[in-house]
Amino acid sequence: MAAVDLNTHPGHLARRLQQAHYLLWNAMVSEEITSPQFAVLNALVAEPGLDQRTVGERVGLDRSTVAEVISRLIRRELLDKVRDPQDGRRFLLRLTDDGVRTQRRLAVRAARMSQVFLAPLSGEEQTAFFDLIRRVADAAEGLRNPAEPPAGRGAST
Amino acid sequence: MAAVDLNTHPGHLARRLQQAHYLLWNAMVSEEITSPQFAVLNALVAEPGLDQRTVGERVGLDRSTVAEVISRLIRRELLDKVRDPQDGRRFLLRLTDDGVRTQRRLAVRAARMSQVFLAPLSGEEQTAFFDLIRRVADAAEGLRNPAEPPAGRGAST
DNA sequence: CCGAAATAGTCAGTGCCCTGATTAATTGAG
DNA sequence: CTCAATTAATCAGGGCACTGACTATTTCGG
Repeated sequence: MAAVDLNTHPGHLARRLQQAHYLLWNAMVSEEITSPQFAVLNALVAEPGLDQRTVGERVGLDRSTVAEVISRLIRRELLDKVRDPQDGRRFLLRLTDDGVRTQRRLAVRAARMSQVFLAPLSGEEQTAFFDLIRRVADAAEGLRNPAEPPAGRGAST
Repeated sequence: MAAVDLNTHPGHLARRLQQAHYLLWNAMVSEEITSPQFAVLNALVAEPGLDQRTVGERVGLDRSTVAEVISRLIRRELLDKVRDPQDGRRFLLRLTDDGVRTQRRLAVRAARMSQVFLAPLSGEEQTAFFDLIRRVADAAEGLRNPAEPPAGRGAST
């Protein structure tokens, strides 16, 4: 019997975590706007006029996915897209008034949801939760892009 | 400036974690068989002859998703599906020889991948990592199915 | 036995997510 | 200046994931 216990597989856990989050987001934040869509709105509140590629970089989405998410936000009229006059390859993105209002409304709800989501953990544990996940995710991404010696400390190469 | 730091949003972290896992799985385990597909194969090694619904329960997939995953595994001839003679609603699932071999081969690679994935954490941290994620995910699922009072402690309603 | 409730699976529809190929615009080397 | 490399975005294609509506079968009350 060579079957493995899925509970020892980080991928399984990661998937379950995201499912759990999806569930709670739908129940407590919005059934219309998804979490990745909110991330895009949020990025554009912080830095209005970004282009698609950079938005993707900020929220951790590849070029194709970000294009889809953005097209949905445009369809809902939360976002506008105009050709960059300085560089005709780019589109500059900007929230509509409705987009700004939506981001504001959801930010409050998202914060509440996060509290509920993390409620089973103590304060210290919540810190550890973020720290551990971030370290694992960063390391895996690092394997992807091996380059980028962050200046100074050249670790072999 | 009402923008929020995404790094304080568990949903964002959860998504990044899964992306990281996806990446490493593709690089180190298989480009053909995905992690959810492997989970299904694995469940059927442990319990041959399960029906779709139960497989979904074991691996944490809803009925629709599990149906899709299974149909792909059947197309690849890793799996067979036969009507249950005892209960005509059900289909019984069973791995083909190729399915068994595939599960065996990938189990080894998946274990190696998990080690690499978790390498940035110490042994204790790895334990904490699993524990924290599992607790958060379980709690959120619990909110979903409010029933099942585990005996005793009736917390208000 | 019969019809209602429950259960297993399918289907349609929406959205996320990635890769590889392609198109359009810009930049940079000769 | 001109052509090649680079870059931003799109498109085609495959897979995961959920909901709600529907079909077929079984089960259970009367």
